[in-house]
Amino acid sequence: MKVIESHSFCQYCGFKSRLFTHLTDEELVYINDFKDEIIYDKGEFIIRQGDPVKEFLYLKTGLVKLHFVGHNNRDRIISIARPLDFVSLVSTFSNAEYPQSITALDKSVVCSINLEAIKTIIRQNGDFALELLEQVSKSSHFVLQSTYDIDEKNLRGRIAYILLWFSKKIYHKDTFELPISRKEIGELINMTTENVIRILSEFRKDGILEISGKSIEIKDHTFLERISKWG
Amino acid sequence: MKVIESHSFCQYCGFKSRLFTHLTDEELVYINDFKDEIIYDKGEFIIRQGDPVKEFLYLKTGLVKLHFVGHNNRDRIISIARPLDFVSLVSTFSNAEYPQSITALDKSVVCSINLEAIKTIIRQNGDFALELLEQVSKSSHFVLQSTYDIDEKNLRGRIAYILLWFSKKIYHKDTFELPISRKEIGELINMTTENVIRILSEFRKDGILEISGKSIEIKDHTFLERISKWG
DNA sequence: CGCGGCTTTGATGTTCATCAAGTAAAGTGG
DNA sequence: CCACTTTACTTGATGAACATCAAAGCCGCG
Repeated sequence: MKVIESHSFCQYCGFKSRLFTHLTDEELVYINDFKDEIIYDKGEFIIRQGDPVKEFLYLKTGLVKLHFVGHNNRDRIISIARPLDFVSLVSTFSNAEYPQSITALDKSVVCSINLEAIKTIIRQNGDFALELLEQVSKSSHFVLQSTYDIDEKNLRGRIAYILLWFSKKIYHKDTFELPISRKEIGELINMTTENVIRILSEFRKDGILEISGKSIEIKDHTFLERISKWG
Repeated sequence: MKVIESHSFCQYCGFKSRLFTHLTDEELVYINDFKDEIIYDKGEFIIRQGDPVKEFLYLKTGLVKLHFVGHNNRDRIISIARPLDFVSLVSTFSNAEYPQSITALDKSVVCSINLEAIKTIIRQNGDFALELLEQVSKSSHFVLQSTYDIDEKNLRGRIAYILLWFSKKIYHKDTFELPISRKEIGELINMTTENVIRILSEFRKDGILEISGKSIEIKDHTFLERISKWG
């Protein structure tokens, strides 16, 4: 990780999400003094489960996973988040300590704003507060819904679901590099590593996928769609 | 359901949660004009999945379940909420329509405040906004955490968990009446009705519980605690 | 009184985790 | 840069946990 000595100012930030468009110029100048921009390499922890919540984090570029240590020390991945996703924030306003870790899956740039400064803005800017509320609400709904969705599917359905998700929501292509290992796929969709591999191979043998290491090419979209909805 | 012609005013409401203590007298007078108090009988829908979100709901007394229709038309219960729990609100600020139904498990009194009026208050009262954010954040964290907790347990662990939850969090006693059917227990902790029954009987035969219809008496707390943590 | 939903128990089968064992790939230190 | 270690990947065999199916009694309700 590396803190950037940034000469950029929040006012001119190209990564201002919809959230920050509600801030006045003065407010942007204000939080400018309370922000750090930090680069994380692939694999680095951004937050460790148990760390005190002292900042409001905002992913500018990259890809991260939100995960925690479950039963038997098995890691469980709650979600994978891109810039503009607020998934990482769900617990920011209700916990003194992070209940989950956040780890970079790719080189990622995070904007870290002092939490008290953000709270000050919330108190004085109602539109900002309301927008934030909507974002937090939306991301927790998304996480919860996908958790339920996934565990209603059988193992093949889960693999189909997650491949389509990567294809449609992250890479917008039929060909992509998996950003996570087989083990992590298992942690994300709740199955063992062995079965992740088995089913990927099965799909490959059936001509639904081409696989080479982390490279995936989806050959039969329709099939995956059907099986993802149970089949 | 029955709308109460209430002569009570928000200012003097004995059920004001921590949330509403942030409001000024004027604000309480303001929302007073936008509220209805409604009584629901056991079994009545308070909200149906798909209804437009037009109100901010607040449970004054009673017990409700939050549930949705999952795969194969099977109902899934997301959580059971008491007064002061904000579970029902998670989607209020991010969805045009309720993604879940809310049903009364007991005679329940709900205070329904026009959503636009609440949003007006959010915009003008920062402390209220911040508190609301914390509450929403806290309840979604709770729901998500318990969902993950539950599906890491085997079936016995789940039954133990839910019995302890009712005992400790709802009734504060070792003897209580289950507010839901065996089928609903299954929908809540993700197992079939048959297995719910089987395991309850097993616990009864082992002297851990006494059961008579919906009445439960926990005889061996320690055992349940141990098995709930996997055993 | 009869119908539908809830409850209960037993028998059967399938999906999935676990265990085992081996190969490949990737990181580490001399 | 090569030996070493660790971590990731892969396939097969086995068994256990759980769902499903079946059948019957029970209860509340119109």
